[in-house]
Amino acid sequence: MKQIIVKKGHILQRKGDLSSKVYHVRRGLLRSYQIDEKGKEHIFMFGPEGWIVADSNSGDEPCELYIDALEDTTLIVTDKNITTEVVDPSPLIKRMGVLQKRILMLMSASAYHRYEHFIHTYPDILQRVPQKMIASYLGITPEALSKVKGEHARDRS
Amino acid sequence: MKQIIVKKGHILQRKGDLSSKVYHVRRGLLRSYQIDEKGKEHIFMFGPEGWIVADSNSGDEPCELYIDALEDTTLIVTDKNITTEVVDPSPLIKRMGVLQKRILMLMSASAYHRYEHFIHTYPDILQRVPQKMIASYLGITPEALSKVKGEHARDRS
DNA sequence: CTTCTTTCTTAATCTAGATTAATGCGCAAG
DNA sequence: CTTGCGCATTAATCTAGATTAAGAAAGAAG
Repeated sequence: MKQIIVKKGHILQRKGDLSSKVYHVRRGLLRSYQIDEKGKEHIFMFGPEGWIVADSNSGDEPCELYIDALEDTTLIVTDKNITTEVVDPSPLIKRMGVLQKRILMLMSASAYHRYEHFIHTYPDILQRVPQKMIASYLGITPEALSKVKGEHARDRS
Repeated sequence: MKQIIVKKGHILQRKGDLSSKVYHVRRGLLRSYQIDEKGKEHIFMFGPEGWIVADSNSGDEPCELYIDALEDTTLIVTDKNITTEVVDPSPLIKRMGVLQKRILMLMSASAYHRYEHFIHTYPDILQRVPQKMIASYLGITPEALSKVKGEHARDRS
């Protein structure tokens, strides 16, 4: 368990790496993402203060996700394999709740509703990252997000 | 920790319930699903032998998901709050890996590719549930799945 | 301040998948 | 056997969001 500081833009993990690291964010902002066959980025998760960021690959398989820093970030690095420490299940439960909600949103909600849910759930992140990353997280294009934002602003007035 | 048997069609949990039960499937098949505002079902997860099915709501909040039995099912019921037993984190890690994959598929893959991934990953479930449930799991309509199946069969010949 | 690069917006077109509707097929119940 | 209902298929339309393209705005770099 060591604490490190990474600069904005630093890549902590790439697809294919054999890392089994878990990153606990103390200050700053990480993101984990995939790059598909067409070279398009899809953000899996933002990791602001207090969050845990990791690839859920089982043990010794290569990573699926890239992880990098969107801001200068202070974090604690641990390893999944080292289970000497007692694992507190509550952050895992919370994380699963977030993933469950995300899946249900992707399956049943429109871009408009996903955006609305996002700004209510993560109002701070909205201010800290470019629109195109919000779009990537929501599973839509930046162009579509731009349109949705317009509709949303109109509805609020 | 008690073992129970439920008949096909039995509903174990409804949205809004204050249950914090965890179902470990020994034999049979469960599913968890959501019903959206328009009354449409969206299957969150199938739970065949060896799987754990539960709503990832944190502690005392009401459930989001319905859970029912698609076959006569034998299962072990435990409670999330009772942490007297030591929790084995490995099923949780595996579960998170599945959820991660699911999110990335929903964000980046076409109906065709999601179907292909499904039949390779869960070939047995394909035989055990009606097409409309596969469609619901994939996040498409039964009509769209019918078309995709046709294309897939054509490609294989 | 000026230039370069990245981000955001707007608009025109295109397409995967939704919706609607009609038909046929099991299969369980009487 | 036959009636009825849930399921699957096919086809015609429709639409949310993708793609493409082109400018405007806003940072970063010198």
